[in-house]
Amino acid sequence: MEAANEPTLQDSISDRLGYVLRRASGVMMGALGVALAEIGLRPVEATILILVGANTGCTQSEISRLLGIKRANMVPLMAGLVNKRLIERYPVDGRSFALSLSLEGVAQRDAADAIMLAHERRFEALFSGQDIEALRVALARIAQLDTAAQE
Amino acid sequence: MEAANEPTLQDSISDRLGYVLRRASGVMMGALGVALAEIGLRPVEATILILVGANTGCTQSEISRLLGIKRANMVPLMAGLVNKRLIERYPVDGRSFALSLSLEGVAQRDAADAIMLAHERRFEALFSGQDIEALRVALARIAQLDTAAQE
DNA sequence: TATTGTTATACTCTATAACTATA
DNA sequence: TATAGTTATAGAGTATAACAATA
Repeated sequence: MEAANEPTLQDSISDRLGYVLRRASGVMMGALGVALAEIGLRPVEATILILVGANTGCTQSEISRLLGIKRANMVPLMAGLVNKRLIERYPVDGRSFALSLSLEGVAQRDAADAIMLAHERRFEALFSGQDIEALRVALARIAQLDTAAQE
Repeated sequence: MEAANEPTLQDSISDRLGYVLRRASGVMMGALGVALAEIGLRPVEATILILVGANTGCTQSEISRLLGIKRANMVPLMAGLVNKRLIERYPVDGRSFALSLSLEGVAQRDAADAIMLAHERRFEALFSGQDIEALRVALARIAQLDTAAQE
């Protein structure tokens, strides 16, 4: 391919907040997916391991609500982690289960956490400490606007 | 439901940049989707209309590359817009088409643009002018890390 | 009556492989 | 040999409706 053969399009969209937000999210999630694939986890699975580890005895409905994932969609996710022997379930009452990490689950959680921390660091390196904090605050403020009633 | 009946989970995840980025993106895209649904467009369709309007005569492969959408996935998107008589196609050589907005396409583009602008304004209102500019710059810097080779 | 976990299902978005016809 | 448009297909992610068992 010759250089500069392609007439560059006028990019009248990438100055829009919603668009760069979506693209940035995709870039970061994509990179995290690649990094976590090395230990056989997807981002959502790593997130669940971290939350169960920090909330031993919680239920999968509680995890669902916190992550904004529908109960119905959590079923195969949790079943997969139980199947991989990373999470254990014990009945607390007749309809729900207390979740906890298995020994292997703790190890996988720690590995995932290290990968995710390194991943964050690589992106944070693009900014000053002050800027990264401002970015975090700004994004959290937008995220908290989530008005979606959970079903 | 009684208040404070639910034991609040320890949220050890929403301080992570990748996570809040993903959630913020979802919130903003969700709201945009609702707003654009009133004129029967999805965000990606509105984006394509805007880009074709700003680049009369471009091809759908060029739009694909700019938006990071695979050529194969652009086919039904563009077909839908042509079907709705919003975009017109004229052959430029034996294998590609020059795209342009129809009269109705221009009207829809203008309507979409107004909705998207109002949408941006509502989110920008959460921040100072200085902060919003910093946010835009930060997100653009992350988005530009996109190393994904287009197939 | 409301909630938990579940099944089934559908729709969107994304990804790959392969084909054709053209350049 | 590379590119434009296309088809078919598969995998995620997400949405709703409905059900049984339980609170």
